[in-house]
Amino acid sequence: MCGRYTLRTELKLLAELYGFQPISLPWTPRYNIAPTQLVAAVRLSADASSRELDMLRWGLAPSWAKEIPKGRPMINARADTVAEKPTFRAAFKRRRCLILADGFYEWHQDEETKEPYYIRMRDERPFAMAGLWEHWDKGPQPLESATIITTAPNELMAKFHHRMPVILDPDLADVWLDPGIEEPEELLPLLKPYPEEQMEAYVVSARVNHVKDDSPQCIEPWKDGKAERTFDW
DNA sequence: CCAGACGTTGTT
DNA sequence: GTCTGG
DNA sequence: CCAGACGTTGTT
DNA sequence: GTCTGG
Repeated sequence: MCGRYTLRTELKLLAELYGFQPISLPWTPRYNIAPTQLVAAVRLSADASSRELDMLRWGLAPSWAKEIPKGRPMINARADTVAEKPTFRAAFKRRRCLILADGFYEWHQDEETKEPYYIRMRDERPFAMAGLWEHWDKGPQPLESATIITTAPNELMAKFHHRMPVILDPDLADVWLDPGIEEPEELLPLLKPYPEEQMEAYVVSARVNHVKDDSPQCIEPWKDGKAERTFDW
């Protein structure tokens, strides 16, 4: 779940909304961010005085790993076990981040079909997903990587999956980034399903299936004959 | 003591 | 089927 | 997450 | 690195 998403909001607007220091980096709207690619992550500066935006590899590589894990990257971490699992525990305590997005894709599967849907906020605002990051230094090239935390789905998301990404409103995001907080009892309550009333889902074309297709058409409502389908079923 | 795993999703 | 690449 | 490859020897 | 299994 949550294995593809979008970030097409202007960098300047993201900086205003999430309060990170202005930076200049190559910025293009993304309509199809896939595992192993770079994700935009908000972290606190070393002295915790300000927020910074960095691009991290999606798929967490534990610091102790001899090699960057091949095969299925660790793109998600379960909220219910993240405080205990050796792979995530240390990052959960000290290396939390916000992964910025403005929509994501889920595939709805039945007997015959598997159709991608685009899920976003009804007001189309960007949002922050709860993430963890890690620094890996066991090879010639050091790597900073990240993973997105998942939780139980709200009713809308349950139509697709039994998990959904943790989305943090600004107040909770502040807590999530606070380096003074390390106790699971304080952090785990943040990792709840997001209110479904604020979200919407509509079917899109199969373009998104192809990682190389990073075009605006990925999020265009897909017309099935006449009516575009949303969730009225 | 050392060796080997360390994850999620979905599927069985 | 399973693994790798994006 | 999905798509695409999945192999060797020998020759160019 | 840390935990589990043997």
